[in-house]
Amino acid sequence: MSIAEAASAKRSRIQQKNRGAILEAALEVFSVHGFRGSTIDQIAERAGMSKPNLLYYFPSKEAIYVSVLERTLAEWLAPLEALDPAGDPLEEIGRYVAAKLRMAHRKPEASRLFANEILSGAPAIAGFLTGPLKSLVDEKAAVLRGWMDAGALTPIDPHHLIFMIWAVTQHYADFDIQVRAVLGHPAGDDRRFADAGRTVAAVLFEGLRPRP
Amino acid sequence: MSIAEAASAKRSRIQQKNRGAILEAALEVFSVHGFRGSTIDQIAERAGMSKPNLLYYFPSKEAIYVSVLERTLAEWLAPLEALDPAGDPLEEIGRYVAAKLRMAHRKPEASRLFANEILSGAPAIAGFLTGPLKSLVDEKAAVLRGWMDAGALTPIDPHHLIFMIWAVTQHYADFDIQVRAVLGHPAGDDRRFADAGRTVAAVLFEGLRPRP
DNA sequence: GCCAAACTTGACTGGCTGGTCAAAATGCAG
DNA sequence: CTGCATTTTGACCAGCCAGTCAAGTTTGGC
Repeated sequence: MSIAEAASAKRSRIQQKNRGAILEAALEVFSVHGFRGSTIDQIAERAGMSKPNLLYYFPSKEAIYVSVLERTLAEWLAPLEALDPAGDPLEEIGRYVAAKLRMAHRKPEASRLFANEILSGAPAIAGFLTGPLKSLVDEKAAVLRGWMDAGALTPIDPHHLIFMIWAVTQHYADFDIQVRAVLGHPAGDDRRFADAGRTVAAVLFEGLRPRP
Repeated sequence: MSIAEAASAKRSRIQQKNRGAILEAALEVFSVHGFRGSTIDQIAERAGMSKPNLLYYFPSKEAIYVSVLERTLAEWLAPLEALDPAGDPLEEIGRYVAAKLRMAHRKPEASRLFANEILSGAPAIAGFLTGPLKSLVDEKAAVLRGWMDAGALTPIDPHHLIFMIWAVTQHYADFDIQVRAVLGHPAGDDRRFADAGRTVAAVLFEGLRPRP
C-alpha cells in the first residue's frame, strides 16, 4: 500500500535515532558472534534500551540482521564499482586496494559481519552473491581482461585477481587480532595498515622476483 | 597423578573410536556456527550418539571445542614450519603457497574453525597467537629477510608477506561459497583451486606490471 | 558363563533466549 | 492544559540448551 509505505518511510526523530542506534549496536554484536551466537538482549543493552522496546522497532532478530547486512553490503561494493575502465590500470588497482584497506582499518566490523555470514553458509545473502555481486565482479573482470589484452597488465585470471585483493585487504579487518598478536603491536598502534599497504602494493606491482 | 594419566592415555578401542568421531563431528559443526552458535546436540547427532554419551567422553562443550582447536592448530602450522632456509627462495614460497592451497581445498573446515575463533575475539587461543604462533612467524620472517638481504627476493616487510600468503590461501577455504557463487561454478567443479594457484603464483612471482 | 567395569541412554533441571502483552510513561497538536 | 498517538517497560511464556543422574546394556577378563 502506497499510503502505508509513505507513512512508514517518513519517520519521527525518535524513530530515526533509535533505529540508527539499534543498527549500529547490531553491527557490533553480530560482527563478533554471528547471527546464532548473538542475542537480542546484547544488542538492546548496547543500544541503550530494553528488549521489548527494540522489538517495537524491528519485528524480529532476523529482521535486524537482514537490515544491518543490507546497509553494509551497499557500502562494501562501492569501491569496486569505482574501478574506472578509462583510468590507468595500475593506478586504478592501487586506488582500489588502498580504499579497501582503508575500510578494513576504519570499519572492520562491516567486514567481520560479512565474514561471519559467509562462514555460516551465507543463508541470508545467497541471492546477493549469485546476483548483484556476481554481475558486478563479472563486469569488472571484463575491464581487467581488457587491460590485459591491451598489454597494460600481466595476463592472469581476472576473477582470481579480484579474489586476491579481497582476501588480502579483508584479512586486515577479519584477522586483526591475529595480525596484532603476531606483530606484537599494542592496541593504539596502527602502523600495520600502512605497512600492509606498502607490502601489498609492492608485491602486486612488482612481484617477489628481484629485478637487476 | 602419573598412574591416572597413564591409565587415561591408554584408551580402549571404543574410547578411541568415539572420541575420534566426536572430534570430527565437532569440527564440522563448530567450523560453521562458531562456539556460541553450535549445540552439543548437533555434534552428538553428527557423531551418531546421544548427548549424555558424548558428555561421558568430554566434560563440557568447551572441552570439546578446545580439543578440536588444538588438534587443528598443529597441522595448520606444519607447512610454514617446513619452509627451508637452505632451499631456493621462490621455490620454497611456491611450495608453501601450494601446500596451504591444498589444505584449503581438502580440509576447509579447519580453516573455518580457526576463522570463527579469530572473528569472535580468539578467546580460546589468545596465548597461542602471542606465543607459539608469533615465535614461528618471527623465525620464518627472519628467513625471508635473509633471502631479501642476499638479493634473492624483492625487499618488503616479511611479516606482511606471510600475512598475504595466509590471506590469499585461506580465502579459498573460508569464503568458498562466495568464490563459487561469483564464478558460477557448480558443486562438483574444483577448477577454482588450480586457477587460484596459477594466479597467485603469477602475481607473487612476477607482479601485475607486464614485462616487455 | 560370571561379573565387574565400561559404556549408553531416557528423563530431568535450571538458566537462557526469542518474542508477547497489557499497562504505564512520554510526546505533541490544538 | 487536554486528549490522543507514540514510545517504553516489567512481567511473562514457550522452547531450547548445557549439563546431571540413576538405571540400564554391553564388553572383556577370568
